[in-house]
Amino acid sequence: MTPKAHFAEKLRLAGLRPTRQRVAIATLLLDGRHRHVTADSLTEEITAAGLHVSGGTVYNTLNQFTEAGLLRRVMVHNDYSLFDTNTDHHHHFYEAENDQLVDIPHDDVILAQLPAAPDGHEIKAVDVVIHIQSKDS
Amino acid sequence: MTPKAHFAEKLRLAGLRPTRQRVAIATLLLDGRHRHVTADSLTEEITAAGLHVSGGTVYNTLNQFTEAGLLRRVMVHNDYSLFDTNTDHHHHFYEAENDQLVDIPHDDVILAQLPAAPDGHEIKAVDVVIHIQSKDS
DNA sequence: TATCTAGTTTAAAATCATTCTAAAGAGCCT
DNA sequence: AGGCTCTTTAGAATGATTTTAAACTAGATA
Repeated sequence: MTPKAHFAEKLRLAGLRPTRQRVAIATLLLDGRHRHVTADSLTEEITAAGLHVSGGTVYNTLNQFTEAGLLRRVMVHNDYSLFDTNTDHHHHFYEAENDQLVDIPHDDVILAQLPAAPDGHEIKAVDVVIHIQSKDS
Repeated sequence: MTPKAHFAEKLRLAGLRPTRQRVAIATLLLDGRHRHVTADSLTEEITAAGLHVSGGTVYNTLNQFTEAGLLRRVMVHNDYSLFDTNTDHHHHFYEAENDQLVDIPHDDVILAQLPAAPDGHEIKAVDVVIHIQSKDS
C-alpha cells in the first residue's frame, strides 16, 4: 500500500474525506513521530515540503483531526493553539519562560485518587500540566 | 481598618501601587469568595458597582494580580482568559459543552508520583484539569 | 501644602490568532 | 460523464488582548 493510500484510509476510518490537503497534512503529522505543532509551524512544514494549503484549511484540518482523535489539543497558554501528534495518554511539563512543552511518559505520573465526576457526568480525560522554571530565576 | 485601607495594604504588600482602580478591583475580587472571572465578567461587576475602569486597565490589573499571586490563571480553552480568585492549591473539572469550570477540593486528587523536573528546572505548579461530559452525550 | 516624578489610566488604534464568507474546485456515487 | 455534496480558497470579519500617546495620580520631597 502506498503511503498516500495508507493515510487516505486512515482518514476515511476517521470519517474524513481524504482530500489532497488532508492527506498531505496527515502525511506530515500522523507518521508516528511525537511532536507539538501550531497552525503556524504546520504551515511552515507544508511550505518546506513544497506544498501549499490555505490558512483556513490548516485551521480546519487541525480542528477536524483533533475532533476525530488523530491529534490532541494541549492547553498551556492562551496565545495560540498547540496540537500534540501523540494521542496516547500522557502529560506535560511546560516552561512558560521559553514556551517550551515537553512530554512526560504516562507512567511517570500516578494519580492515586480522583474525585467522582459531578452527577450525570463522566470523566472524558485527565490532563496534568506541570509548570516548571529555571532553578535560578 | 477600613476595607479600602485593608485592600490598599494588600496591594502594597504585593508590590502594586494601590490606585483607585486596583483597590476597586481588589475589593470585588479579593474578598475571600472563590469564583472564576473573565475580563468581561469583571467589567460587568465593576459597572454593576457603579464604577468605571477602562478595558485596558481591567486586562492589566488581571495580569498584574495574577503575576503577584493574588489570582490564578486557569487554562482550559483558548477562547478567553479565566482567572480564579482561589489561589490555594486545587484542581478543576471542566465541561467543554457548557464552558463550565468547577473547583475540585485539593484533597480529592492525590498525585502519588510525580516525575523529577528536567535538569536545571524546578516544579512551580501542578495543574490537573479533569474534562467531563454529560453521560448521555 | 505645593511640587515633582515615575507609575497609571484612558480611549482609541493596532495586533494577531482564528473563524467566516461566497465562489471555485474536487471526491465519489450512479 | 454527470451531478451532488463536501472542501478549499483568498480575503474579509471577528474578538480578545495589547499597545499607544496623552492626561492623570500616588507618594515622596521641599
